[in-house]
Amino acid sequence: MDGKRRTTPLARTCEVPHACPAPLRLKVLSHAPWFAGLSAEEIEAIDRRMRVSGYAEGETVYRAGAPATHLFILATGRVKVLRPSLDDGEVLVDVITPGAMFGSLAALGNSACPDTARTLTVSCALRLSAEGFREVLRRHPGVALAVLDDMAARLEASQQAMRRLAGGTVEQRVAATLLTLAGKLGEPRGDTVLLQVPLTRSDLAAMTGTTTESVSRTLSRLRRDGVVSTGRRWTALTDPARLARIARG
Amino acid sequence: MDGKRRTTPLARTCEVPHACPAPLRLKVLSHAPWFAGLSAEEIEAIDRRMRVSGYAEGETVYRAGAPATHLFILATGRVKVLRPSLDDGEVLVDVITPGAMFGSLAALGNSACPDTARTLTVSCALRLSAEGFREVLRRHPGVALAVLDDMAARLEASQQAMRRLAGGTVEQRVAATLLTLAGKLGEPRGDTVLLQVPLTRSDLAAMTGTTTESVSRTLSRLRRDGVVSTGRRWTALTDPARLARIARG
DNA sequence: CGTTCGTTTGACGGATATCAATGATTGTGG
DNA sequence: CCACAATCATTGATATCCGTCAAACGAACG
Repeated sequence: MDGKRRTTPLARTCEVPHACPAPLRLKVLSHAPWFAGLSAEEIEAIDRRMRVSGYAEGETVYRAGAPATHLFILATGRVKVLRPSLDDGEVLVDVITPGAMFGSLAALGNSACPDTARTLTVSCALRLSAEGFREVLRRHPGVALAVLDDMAARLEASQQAMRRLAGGTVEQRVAATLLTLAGKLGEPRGDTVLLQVPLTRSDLAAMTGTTTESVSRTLSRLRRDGVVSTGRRWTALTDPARLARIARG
Repeated sequence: MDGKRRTTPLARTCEVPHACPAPLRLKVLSHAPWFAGLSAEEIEAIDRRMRVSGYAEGETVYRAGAPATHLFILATGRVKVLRPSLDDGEVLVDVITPGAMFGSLAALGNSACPDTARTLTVSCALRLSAEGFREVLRRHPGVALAVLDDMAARLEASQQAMRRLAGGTVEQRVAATLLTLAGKLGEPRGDTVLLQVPLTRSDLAAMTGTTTESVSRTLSRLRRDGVVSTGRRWTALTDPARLARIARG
């Protein structure tokens, strides 16, 4: 790139929280994987079952330990999913993008949430109670199949991620993790992909099963080699192809 | 126990393959998590949709790469799930016990199986086509919810396993893996828990993300300390409590 | 009995965790 | 607007775990 950029390439998000309007909600729902293929009427029927909530940046949607009573579908914004770690901290587990579901499906109705959800930006989410969820599944069998597909895909992804984490060097794991994140929420900027996520070294360390120092060293090396460039609240993959090669070994 | 046993504590399985009889099938189905709470008539209706197959020891149920056309529910026996590794080998991913489902739900109908299933013992499995599965879900919404719970639980378990594998020493990971396996298919023998699974060092290594040598060393140490004892086709946890303490660190 | 496969043990080097110190960035209160 | 504190990032030195290479051993199988 130009090599003289002095400002961060971040777009500041400083809007006020808001509940998103009906047309947007319907658009999001009709594009969400869970409800693909449903008729407009069905989408509207489902929409009527859901409550809308707007959240400010950094607001907590639900907290680990609280009873899991609702599922959420993100309409706009970004939400991070955090899991309490042993030493009283929190580690980033996932980042949710619009159209995706979050909330503790496993714990629904029975036990406590294993994790916390907090917004990264101003966000709007649709909320569905456990009872409402069951009702939707009963009424729309096609949705149940889609949800099942989603869960199966997540399971498969999780198992693949596990295998990635198990073997390989720290560099490979960091590279693979960055690529996964980029695939999910990267924004293309010419050749490079920009990750507008406040990703601390500790977050990356927890995700790759290593320490903050090792992550820092690895990123320094990658930066020297011109593969990535980083700032405090962003990360850019300047050579994704090369990064992929590194991830594969 | 008697303390003077010189032979391996294994029960030989040398029965002939067979398709299990209807009463057994119904018993298995009514105890399977997916169909819990269904009426006898519903169970029978589902049973009629399924085909029964008997398998000999070591027989392949389905092979990685083949199109994923069926789901299976294990009625009797043990089935191992293997995933092809990069170097042309196979690594053990999971062991299925009666009542549990196996088969590539994620790939159903669309893509190819990511893994292979092979019997560890003479087994009997119920087979359900992708179409039949969708049909069952449509007809019995309660089953869809149970399946969803199952998938969610598996996803949660997978993510926890991932976190376990990510951090910690080889000893901790091996201990945790042994405990997980024991919880799934261990047979209590007084204080100790017996794992009647042909578990090679390579299998354990792949599951814990390390090498056969490291696993061997670790098990030798644990054996010296009286925590486990191993044979060629079995593993026994002689002090599960201590092993759990090791796993936690 | 020899072959093969899995296991065990040793020696060694490299990757990486740990400890420690410094530098950079952000946010805060004056 | 500035100084300060707090947090995060970076870098270095050192110890150690563990992966790699190598060899011996044992069990199963024909």
